[in-house]
Amino acid sequence: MENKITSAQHTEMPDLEVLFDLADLFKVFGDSTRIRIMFTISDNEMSVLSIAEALNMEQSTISHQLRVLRQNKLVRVRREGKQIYYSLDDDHVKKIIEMGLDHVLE
Amino acid sequence: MENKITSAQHTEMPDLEVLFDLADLFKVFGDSTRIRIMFTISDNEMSVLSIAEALNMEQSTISHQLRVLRQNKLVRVRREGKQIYYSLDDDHVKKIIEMGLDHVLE
DNA sequence: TGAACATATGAATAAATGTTCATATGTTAA
DNA sequence: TTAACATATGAACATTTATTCATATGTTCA
Repeated sequence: MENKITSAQHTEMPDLEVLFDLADLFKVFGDSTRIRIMFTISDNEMSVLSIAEALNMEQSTISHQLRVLRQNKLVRVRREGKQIYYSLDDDHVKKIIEMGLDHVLE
Repeated sequence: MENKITSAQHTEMPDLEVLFDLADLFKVFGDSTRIRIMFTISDNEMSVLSIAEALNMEQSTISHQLRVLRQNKLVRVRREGKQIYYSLDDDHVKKIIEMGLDHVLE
């Protein structure tokens, strides 16, 4: 933080630990099932079964992957009766996906 | 593209194929060695050996990972004599990393 | 309380992935 | 051409990871 020149293209290398965290974060985005889940719940929150049906996958598979998303604070969780509703945690997540999409689609 | 309402939170689900490509792209960012390589060459282009030395890793390891970055069009390559210099392909790549950093550091 | 439903989780398995070692390919200069 | 150097690559190995099956946990309603 000692040397912050606005116009510089100089990129300070973060601590190793941060770089590991960063890689771990991207790892979460690096699975098509999780990406599909994120798109599925990007408009409205959805229950686990609804997501599984929408993607035509096993409830267990979705649940396992939702746990990964939860652990990485990428989704919000809300219980209502028997169901548990998941939604994207913030627009931050959407932005990361959009950045990636830009690169893929260009 | 037919329905672009600025305030809408509606996110069209891309084709399955695109989602796979997207996951594959993030997979590339999801490894700490590749992340470190990208940071290392984000300021100046560097030769393979220099990168290996900077990260204190085997030349072979770096070369294998550079291939992954190359295949995904994340780096530029330039040969000069015996050495081959690598640099980040565009600012796009930096932006993706920065978005991720924001999330990790918050 | 017990039945029905929704979700989470542990164990097992198959597939993907990163690193290393040995070596091939490519380049330069004598 | 040959030696020396830089980079790339194939095979092997260990590790990680996603999915499935079976079942546990938690909630509602009769």
